[in-house]
Amino acid sequence: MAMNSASPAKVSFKAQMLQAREDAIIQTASRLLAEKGFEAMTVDEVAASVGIAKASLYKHFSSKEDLAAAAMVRVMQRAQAYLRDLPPGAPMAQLRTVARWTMELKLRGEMPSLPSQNSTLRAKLIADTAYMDGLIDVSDCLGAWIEAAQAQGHINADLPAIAVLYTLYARACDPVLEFLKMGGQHDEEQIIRMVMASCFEGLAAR
Amino acid sequence: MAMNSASPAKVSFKAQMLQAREDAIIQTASRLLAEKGFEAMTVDEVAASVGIAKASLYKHFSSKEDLAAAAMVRVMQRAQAYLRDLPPGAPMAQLRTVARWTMELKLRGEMPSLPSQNSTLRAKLIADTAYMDGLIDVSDCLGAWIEAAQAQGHINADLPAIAVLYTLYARACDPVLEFLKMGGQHDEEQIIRMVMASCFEGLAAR
DNA sequence: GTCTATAGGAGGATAGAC
DNA sequence: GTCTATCCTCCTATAGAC
Repeated sequence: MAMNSASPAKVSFKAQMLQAREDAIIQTASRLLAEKGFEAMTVDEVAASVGIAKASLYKHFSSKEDLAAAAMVRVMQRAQAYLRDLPPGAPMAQLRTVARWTMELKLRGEMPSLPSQNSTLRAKLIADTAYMDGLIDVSDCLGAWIEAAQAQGHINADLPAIAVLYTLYARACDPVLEFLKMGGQHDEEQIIRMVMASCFEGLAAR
Repeated sequence: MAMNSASPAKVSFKAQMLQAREDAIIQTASRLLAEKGFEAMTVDEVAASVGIAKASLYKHFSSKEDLAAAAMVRVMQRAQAYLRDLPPGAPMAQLRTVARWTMELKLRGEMPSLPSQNSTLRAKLIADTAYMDGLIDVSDCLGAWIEAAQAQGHINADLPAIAVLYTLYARACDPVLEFLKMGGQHDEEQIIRMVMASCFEGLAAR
């Protein structure tokens, strides 16, 4: 294991290079997915933006859908990791923290939002176990916090937990964020504060 | 004007037929736009659904974008008419009524939501005076109600009116509505009540 | 203005050399 | 695995007869 370690090291290095390229592809796809959506994004564009030939991209991902799905899986894994590493806290505080984090991602253009519309990508993702496992994992975590926060009287207990969950998910693709950003009247911190307030405290005065 | 009225009547009838066909095209486009979005909708599909040849459709609208823009203009005009005919009432009540109406349209699949993403359609609409005039008209009306409701202490006065306006507009493309509908656990009235509650009262308990 | 038929082009995917 | 070059399908848009 000592003398013939050169070869394994070389292979590992090569594999790392491949992995790095694949990461670059996914990251670029993720960005374009966030910018223009699945239908408007072209594979040519992704390849050009990464700086490789389209055929090379197709060695990594067998279809445009696979590529997009990989990007979505990555976001989901990122969310899982974020939740796992989140310092303990009160359920309501955790939910607020996660909502804010989600909006920050969206504002930075790092949130490839799944088209709400009918899309072939949708079916692909539902059939993707990596994505679905991640989604269920995240939903379980958030769902537990939601129910705890409701039990503690911090979240409106009249709302079904599933409605609260979806409302939080929807913050990841909230057009209000980009509209306010386009307006240019407020910085990102102000925008997030406003949307956080309307989400948790509501539009009606308290 | 009495004797030669046959000819004008004939022309008017012909024009009515044309108008009716154009209405059918726009309505179909509107529905497909709501279902699949601009990019995924095809002109073949619209023509087939209306029951005419694609070339005939292109006699009415010179491009796919024009067609989609016409559908968006129609929705905007519908909103203008709705606001114009709304019985008078307290500003806060008006806002709630309009929000509910918007969600009902969305749930019925009659709300062709403008893609939030970068789209050629976006530029087209911004350049379309009919659309922009309608948008400004609607925004002025809602904006006045928002400020009045804030002055009366019914809407959170810490939120800029523009943020409240955008939040209301966003109800027209809220994915929470369709997610809850897909879940099948609640009827449309319940769904609307839940989203209305989370929008106005917020997720946090009161 | 409506049709059938087709041009024209974009974009997803592949062949085959290296 | 990466490239260049190419295929092929789908979709927007138009030509031309009626």
